Amino acid sequence: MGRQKVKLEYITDDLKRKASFRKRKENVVKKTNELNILCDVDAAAIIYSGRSADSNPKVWPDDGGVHRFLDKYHGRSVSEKTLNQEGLIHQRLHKEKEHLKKRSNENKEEEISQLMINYMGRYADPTMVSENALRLKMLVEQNLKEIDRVMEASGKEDEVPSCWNNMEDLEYYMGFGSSEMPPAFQNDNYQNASSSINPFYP
Amino acid sequence: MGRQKVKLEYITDDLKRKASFRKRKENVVKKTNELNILCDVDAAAIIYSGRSADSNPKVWPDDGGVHRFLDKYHGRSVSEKTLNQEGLIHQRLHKEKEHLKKRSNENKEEEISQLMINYMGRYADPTMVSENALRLKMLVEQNLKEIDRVMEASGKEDEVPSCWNNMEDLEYYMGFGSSEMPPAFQNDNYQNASSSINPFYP
DNA sequence: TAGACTATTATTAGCGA
DNA sequence: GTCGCTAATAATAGTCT
Repeated sequence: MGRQKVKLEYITDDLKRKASFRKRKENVVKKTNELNILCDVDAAAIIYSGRSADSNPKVWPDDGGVHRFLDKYHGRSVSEKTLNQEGLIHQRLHKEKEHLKKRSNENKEEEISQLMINYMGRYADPTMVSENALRLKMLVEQNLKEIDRVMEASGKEDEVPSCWNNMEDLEYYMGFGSSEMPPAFQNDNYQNASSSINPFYP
Repeated sequence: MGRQKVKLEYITDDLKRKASFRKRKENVVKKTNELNILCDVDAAAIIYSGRSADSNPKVWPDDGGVHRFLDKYHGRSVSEKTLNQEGLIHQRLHKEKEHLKKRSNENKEEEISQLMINYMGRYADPTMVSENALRLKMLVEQNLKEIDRVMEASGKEDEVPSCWNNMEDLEYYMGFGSSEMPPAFQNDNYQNASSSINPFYP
């Protein structure tokens, strides 16, 4: 794939190996990303930078995403061995949810209606409905505020909305049955941001 | 990289997407392997096989190897793994935006409202129906409007916030965090009406 | 659904600045 | 150690089977 074909073996030449690594590393991540976007699958890549002083691994998606991903992976391996009934049901529901997502393709509106319907169906007691609807509303509104803030501050090119990671962490926290606290929540830097955005934050 | 160049966005065509996934999945793993051998670095790839019945992830190296790898990754402190992934996050944001665009073209708000009202009319206390339906309708509309506003106010291509993640988070919170079947879904009448949108539908 | 086959596009090895 | 370049190899979208 270059001026010459190279054999699939360790590149002894230091400069050549490092150059090759630099180029290939980027493309592994790129390909992983493409796979994720084109086919909408969960995919992760983790690459350690070899033996050099630079010990930071290159990962995709971002660090928080990879952590959730890995826990998911760990979770599946565990669940294959020790599945209780609850776990099975939860797994099945999750799978069906994902399946439905694909079927209804871009119709997030449908998902919302499902959400609403699920929610209403779950709490037949009208008193419960309004109380929980209020909490729901609060969550949406708080995040909308965060979005406003981000959009207004978005003069900077590469700024990533802080709500993104936090909400992913929230999803992790609420959705995946791990007893562990999400990594981001263990980081002091996230404490304030998380609690201000997430009304469910413990 | 084929007969035509394809845009980096979700492939809606089912056959095309699956074919692309089959081919690309193999090559992501292949590239990971090449990187490992050529440059002698630790690298791992984990790819879930989409939403199909096959829930086993494709991994490289083998399952045990990935687990050892993941332990290593987990072992490192968060600060060591600080990463610079703006470009890729941008791509994800862009994907979100594309989805939002498509959805906003479809004008399903009214349909959703009607759906909710119809559904609740059958299962909730009649006196509570209109009030709660209205509340939910408002919430949906508010969110849709907010997205429109944000998208129009922002000339920037990739700065769409992930507010829709709220809905996923809520979905977890409300519908999938527990193994309980919502009461309403145990009713036979629900099955026919909602099989197309009901994630719990078998 | 999964191969085999290309025409194209994408990656990259080697090299020079 | 990086960057840009380009010839050469590799991946793959579309197609047919």
